[in-house]
Amino acid sequence: MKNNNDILSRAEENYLKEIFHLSGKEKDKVSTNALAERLDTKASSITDMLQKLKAKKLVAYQKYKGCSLTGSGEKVALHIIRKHRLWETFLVNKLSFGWDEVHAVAEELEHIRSKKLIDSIDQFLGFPKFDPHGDPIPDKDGNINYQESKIKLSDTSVKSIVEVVSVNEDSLALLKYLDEIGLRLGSEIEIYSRVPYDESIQVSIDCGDSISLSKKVTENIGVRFKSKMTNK
Amino acid sequence: MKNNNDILSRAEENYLKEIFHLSGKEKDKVSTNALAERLDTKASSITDMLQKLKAKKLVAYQKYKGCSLTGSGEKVALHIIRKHRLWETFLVNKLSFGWDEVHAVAEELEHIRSKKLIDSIDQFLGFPKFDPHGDPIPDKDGNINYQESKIKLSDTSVKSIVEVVSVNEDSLALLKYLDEIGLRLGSEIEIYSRVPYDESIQVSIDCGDSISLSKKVTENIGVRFKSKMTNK
DNA sequence: ATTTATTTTTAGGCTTGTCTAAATATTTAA
DNA sequence: TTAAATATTTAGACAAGCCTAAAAATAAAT
Ligand SMILES: [Mn+2]
Ligand SMILES: [Mn+2]
Ligand SMILES: [Mn+2]
Ligand SMILES: [Mn+2]
Repeated sequence: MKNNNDILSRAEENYLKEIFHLSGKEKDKVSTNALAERLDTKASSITDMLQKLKAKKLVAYQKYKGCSLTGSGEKVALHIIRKHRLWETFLVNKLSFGWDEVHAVAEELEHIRSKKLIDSIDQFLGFPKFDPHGDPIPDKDGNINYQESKIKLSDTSVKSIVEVVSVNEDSLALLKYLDEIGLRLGSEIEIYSRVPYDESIQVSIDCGDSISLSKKVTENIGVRFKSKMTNK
Repeated sequence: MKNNNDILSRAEENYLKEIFHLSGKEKDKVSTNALAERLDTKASSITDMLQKLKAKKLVAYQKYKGCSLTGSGEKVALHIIRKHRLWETFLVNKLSFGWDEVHAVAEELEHIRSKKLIDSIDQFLGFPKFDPHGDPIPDKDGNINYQESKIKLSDTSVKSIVEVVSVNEDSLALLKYLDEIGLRLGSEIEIYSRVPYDESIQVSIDCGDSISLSKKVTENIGVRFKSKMTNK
């Protein structure tokens, strides 16, 4: 069942995780350049590694055609993501880290190899379903709960009221900015108007003052529809 | 103050830590072969690395003369040891790991690079002074509290009563055996007699049944003298 | 349908950390 | 104090993971 070569290196784990993310819910093929950019390496390095991962049957790959995860590759990716998100949750919930301070550390912690450790952390945290950025945490069998009703704040229509359910964790600057303006998971956002030219929107956060959010911000915030504004 | 090349690799950190341990309280010079055995590598690999660490001014080293840590090398070693022991304490105190289950995981966790993380763990644990094996935990400035009165159980005299203050964490089998016979940190041991031939001793643990402990066991247990047995 | 631009792969090289085999120092024993 | 044993270092090699430069494939634009 488990042969000795499923002891994967940190680099291999990072590649698998990133292929999973770029592949998305639709399981699209992932291009060499896309991976190179996300992993901050050169395209030639990606090609090298894809050949190795293919030999280990963790990715499906054909020259010039992009790659995708195999069943076992996806299983590994989900386990790394589980560890990443549980550690982030631990840092925020137990050690009072800010949501902008956890990603870098979790990038290291996600590679710690101990089934017992991560399952204990899971239990210690009370089996959380979402991480501090609103991303779903895979369970120990790799089951993951996408929030079906989630849409981008940039895709909402004027006069609707929505609830923030996730934020893109990739940009430290974004997370700090959201902290500043008081936008967090669970915040209620009323969309007053949209400027067609730059697609910025005018909103209020948790019934606060009206504020403008740029497209660059709104496309990185996941929300769930709550209701239409009542005009009174 | 800090140049960019004090980002040390995992291997370098492990070498420094092991030199610290082998060097001991007396700061003895450490031989190439001793290091090779502990680090489970070949002597030639040790020589290579010592040359690199010397170039980085982390160890003092002269061909054929052994090595020792410099001031900054010792500082690094103490920081790794601090992390190792704090993580072990976390696993035992917060996640209910056994004292025999923590060392392997801590070998990985000790390399996580985040000042904030380890200081938060320290606080979360209430600034513990000793790890689950009774070893002192260096504070954030690298100060370490050796227990001056500690001696090996193998060096105690018959009819004395001692308290267990530490156990050698290196052998999984030893830790499991000690669990079995109910010997833990804080246990009171009465030494009844010693067999000169094999240096085994007859003892009772926490007033339990009399039991024989071999030299191999007793030389791996640290104790503190409490009193002489009263004959009644 | 060519030409041009972009993407991807190959070829060859570098560093880190390891190895084996051979050479050299040091220590121990005769 | 010389010879044998042991400890250590050097020489040369290798895998992993990355790089640059050049070649090849694919996609886009005339
Ligand atoms: Mn993250
Ligand atoms: Mn996250
Ligand atoms: Mn340990
Ligand atoms: Mn310990």
